[in-house]
Amino acid sequence: MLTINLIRDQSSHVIERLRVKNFDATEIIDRVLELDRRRRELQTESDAIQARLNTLSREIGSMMKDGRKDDADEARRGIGTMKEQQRQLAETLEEVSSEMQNELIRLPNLPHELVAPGKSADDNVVIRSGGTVPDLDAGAAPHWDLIKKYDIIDFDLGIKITGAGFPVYKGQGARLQRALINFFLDEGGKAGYREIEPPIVVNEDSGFGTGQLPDKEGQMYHVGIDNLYLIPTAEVPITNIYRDVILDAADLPVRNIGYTPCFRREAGSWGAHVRGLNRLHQFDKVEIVQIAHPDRSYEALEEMVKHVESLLASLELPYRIIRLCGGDMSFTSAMTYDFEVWSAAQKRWLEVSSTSNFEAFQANRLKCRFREKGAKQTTLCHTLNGSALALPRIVAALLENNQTPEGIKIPAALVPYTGFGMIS
RNA sequence: GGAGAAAUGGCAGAGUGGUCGAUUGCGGCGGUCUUGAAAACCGUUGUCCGGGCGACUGGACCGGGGGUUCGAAUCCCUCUUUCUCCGCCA
Repeated sequence: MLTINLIRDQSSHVIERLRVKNFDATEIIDRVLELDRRRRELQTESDAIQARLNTLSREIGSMMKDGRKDDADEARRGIGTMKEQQRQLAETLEEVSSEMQNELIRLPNLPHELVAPGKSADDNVVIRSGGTVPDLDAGAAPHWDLIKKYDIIDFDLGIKITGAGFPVYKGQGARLQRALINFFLDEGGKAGYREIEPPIVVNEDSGFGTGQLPDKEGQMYHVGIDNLYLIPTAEVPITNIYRDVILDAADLPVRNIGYTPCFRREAGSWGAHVRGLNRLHQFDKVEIVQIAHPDRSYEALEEMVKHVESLLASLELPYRIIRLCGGDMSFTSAMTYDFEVWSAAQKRWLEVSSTSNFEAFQANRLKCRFREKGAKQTTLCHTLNGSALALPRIVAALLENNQTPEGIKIPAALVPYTGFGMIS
């Protein structure tokens, strides 16, 4: 959520920046400004009446103490109408405020200056790439065939136990999952991230804090009986650690990392290109989250990008890093880098990480602030997060790219974690 | 799941209807003293929303929400959480 101050002070700048996201904010901002004006008027008026009531109450108090009961009764006269007036003002104020809030929530985050305008993924910018695209034989198999051949991931079993999109990992397949999770967590630890194991169901406040609620409610699994949500990403619980928190500037940046399963209903998004591991209802992901000083959040983003890149390099996967254009970015992001790995049999790029700076947009909802040493004022932090990494598509690429007649070769960096060098 | 008790500022802990945003202690910050530090002493110390160029000033907040009252941290209702006892349990 953008801050009202920003909109009040720089409305034309906001409108201009949002055009990069193909978003016409003029109408919403007009309404917000009008509601903001009314809100402040109403509050001034309501505060004044409340101040009079408070004074009267105090006076009545001292009259009672002095035993001047008649004076007190006299003073009480007319309070009823004032209270009624005050009640109505407060009610209107509440309506106007929540209406303003509702408008404010519809505005996406402003994209950073470097973000290119654009309509779709076609306008994204490839920043750099690495690794070598393997030269496979004509008969190279897609991962959905390989997992059957080696009996390491079982979709049918998942359908039996739960439903489509809930695979069962078996034997070396399960070991590979655990190896990747541990590898990613260990690398994060070396890079200075503190490991967190958060709850994987969250309450409404948390869902709202990171922006999944109210808009994307249908994308999360909801545990109705307890009104809790299965997390779509570890970002939700880990970032919500800092909800309603005031940090010291000296504590920034805060670096956290966590592994969790992630649950996504992905309602209505099934079709071509989602075979096998490409899209699941439950998958494993290691997430990195930073809370940064506003002046240094883009350094933090760079650092995260380098970290994710180093993981892909260690896994010896061909990858490319893309900076999303305005039209392809998420609602909440100010700048996003997507990481894609080449899937040799599918012959396409698969997104395995999305790493973003949300600047103060998320922090404003979360009320995540910091204070400079000695300062009285608090300032909103910047929040960032990125996948480091999401497992299924990494596994898909590893299987496809590393297939040999003898089996599937495990990259050297991972062998200490798997305990085997070949899936066969 | 059943019965009881509780929730107050960074922490501890007073406060059961009238200048209580809240006594006090610890911690934090600033100062005096000191070569420096400690101790001692003095001062200061929450968040949010308004008004004002500013000095300053109005309002809200004592777990959340609602109610009673001229007036609520204090009384009532409700929800949540914590603790104790019982039951169940990895």
